[in-house]
Amino acid sequence: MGSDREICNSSIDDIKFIIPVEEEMQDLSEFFKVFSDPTRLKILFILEKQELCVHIIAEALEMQQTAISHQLKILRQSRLVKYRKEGKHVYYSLNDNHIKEILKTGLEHIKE
Amino acid sequence: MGSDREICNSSIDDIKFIIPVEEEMQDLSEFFKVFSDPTRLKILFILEKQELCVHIIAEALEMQQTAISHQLKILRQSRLVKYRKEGKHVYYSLNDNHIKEILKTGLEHIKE
DNA sequence: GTAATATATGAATAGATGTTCATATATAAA
DNA sequence: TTTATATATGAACATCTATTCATATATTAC
Repeated sequence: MGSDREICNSSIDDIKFIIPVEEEMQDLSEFFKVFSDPTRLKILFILEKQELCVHIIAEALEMQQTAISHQLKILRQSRLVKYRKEGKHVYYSLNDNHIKEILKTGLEHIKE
Repeated sequence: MGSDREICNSSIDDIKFIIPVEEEMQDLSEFFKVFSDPTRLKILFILEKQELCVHIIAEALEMQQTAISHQLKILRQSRLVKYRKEGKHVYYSLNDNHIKEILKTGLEHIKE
């Protein structure tokens, strides 16, 4: 029972009950992963202002339509955006009010 | 000037001035990327409660010490954790109050 | 000094990710 | 029906990432 071993043993006993739940951490990391790509962030930021159809997003970000479509699929699957069809066009918009808050907090952090 | 082309042209003009700044989106995506890994999230959650040394974190999360050290390096570099040395041990703790807010908002989202 | 413990780090590897290309589907226009 | 436009999607590819392994450094104990 050396002194540093004592410190460490008591510590691990103390934190055993606050060890995070695996599934919750998996879900949370996947949630943040959606925000971890510049293209997806750009899409979210421009959709924050108004709903837009796919090719306008692609044109605005100067990227290929397929790249945008793939990213929109990820944003749809994580339910951060919704869409409505109107003729040939598909209009995308933000689906969740949490998003603005998350983006805002992140921006505040990096601007410090 | 077909009707749908009119719609789209006016749209792109409207959003030209709100197209996100590339560098800002890069920085922001890198910030969120740190939160996009379950191991790093677990580390942040247990450090939220108290400062801990490396091998205790590894033991608590049932992971190898080297894996934890590598992740702590990333957390250090993004200045989300700080550390102090005491003999053989290195004690890590959270460095930023924004972190708790970010984690809280994320958790609220996935629990809906 | 040597041995044991705590931590850090470079290299290797397997798996994940974003974009592009080719192409399919769907709607509208002619 | 044919043509053009808007969007979606699977496959391929290059890049990135998290972990492991081997090992280096540093401190303490003997």
